[in-house]
Amino acid sequence: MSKWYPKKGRVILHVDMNSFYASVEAAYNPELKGKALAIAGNPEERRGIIVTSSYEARAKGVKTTMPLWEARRLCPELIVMRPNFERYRTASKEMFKILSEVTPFVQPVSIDEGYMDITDCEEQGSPLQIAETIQKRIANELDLPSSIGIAPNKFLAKMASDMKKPMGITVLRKRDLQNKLWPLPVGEMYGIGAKTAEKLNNVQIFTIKDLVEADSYYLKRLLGINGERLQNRANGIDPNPVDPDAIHDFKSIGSSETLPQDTTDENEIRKLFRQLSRNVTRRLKRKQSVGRNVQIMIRFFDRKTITRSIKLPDFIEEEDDIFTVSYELFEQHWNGDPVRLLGVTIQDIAEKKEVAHQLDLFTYEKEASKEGLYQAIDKLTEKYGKNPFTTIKHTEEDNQPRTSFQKDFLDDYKK
DNA sequence: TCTGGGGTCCTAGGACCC
DNA sequence: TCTGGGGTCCTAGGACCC
Repeated sequence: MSKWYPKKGRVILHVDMNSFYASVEAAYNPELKGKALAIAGNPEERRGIIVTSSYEARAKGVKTTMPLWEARRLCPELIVMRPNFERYRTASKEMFKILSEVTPFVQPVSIDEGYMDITDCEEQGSPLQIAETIQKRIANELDLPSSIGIAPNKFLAKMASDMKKPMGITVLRKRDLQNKLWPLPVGEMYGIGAKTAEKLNNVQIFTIKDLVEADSYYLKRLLGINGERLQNRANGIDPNPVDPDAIHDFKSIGSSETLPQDTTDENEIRKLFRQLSRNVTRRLKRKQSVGRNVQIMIRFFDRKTITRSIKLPDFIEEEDDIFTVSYELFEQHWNGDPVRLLGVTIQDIAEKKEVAHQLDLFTYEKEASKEGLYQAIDKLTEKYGKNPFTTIKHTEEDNQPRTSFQKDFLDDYKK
């Protein structure tokens, strides 16, 4: 290979469903089409908020996260529905099925959006043709509107899909940045929320162009490592690949709920912890996983929110265990103030079969004599160049391998 | 009688180890 | 008696996204 070939750029699509929940309801019941429709949690409760709304409702000023009473005030004819998550999950699956018929390199990021790497799909047409086909199929087969961004990386594809809604397709190439991306206010950039936007505005950075031109050391001091990343993105640089497996290594499962009224009633609180633990357990078991860290969240009457967590010596999965640990955490840390919301989350999750593998290794070691184990570790330390167990004591509690390197090491030792 | 519920990632300090 | 620096783990909080 003496000839120099230009490195082939990637072609990434970001497919974003438009007002997904409301659109699914309208597809399900066409009478809703063209009407101001909102999906809201707990329409009967005072604390219900707008989750999604149709474009007709948005035209009247209805916005996501707006309290329901406010939305009704702005739009008296608003049709309000509770969410039908089963329905949305079904529609989502069918949507992703259409995407996966184009390429296996599909990364779902939420129920209604995903990235695709179509770099090697030339035989199916140009990127624009592929996007049009996908959008038409989703519209014809599922009766749902979508927007698609086409770009050389995930960040730009995401920004592009946002530029034309609903039913838009936007191409955002490097040479388009100056005209299409840089004029936007920094707050519209993916990854910049209210707080960061305010910080940037305070130092006279208002547009994405201002961000591009800002001094990078100064930005780093202001925003930490994120400053560097944001500036790279503003320059159209995002090295993150489309990762179809990302969906499988989930990190936590949680359930939380706002009480109908603030309460100090321990019976009611215990009941809610029981319910939250049940929700978490059900989803944990559905994923055939176990967890080793339990976190609770307490939001008080004044919205002050604290989290408390504990790392356990063993993986757990049973409702009773999760309940016991979470309620104990609550009792340890509750100051008696009225409680508005409670949450239970399990973290440090592993698949059950992985844990079984670790237990096998542990059993094996227990059988080995201590002296033999130390000899083996010396020998293998020499081979690998480091001892992976420097901070792990050879006690029952601590002897489980925690990294893939430790696993390999022990696999080798087993021979 | 405003402001849900599901997540991910990053930061930062203290404990502890080498 | 007084001292460094690197690294990991644990915990709590915060920013952000849909």
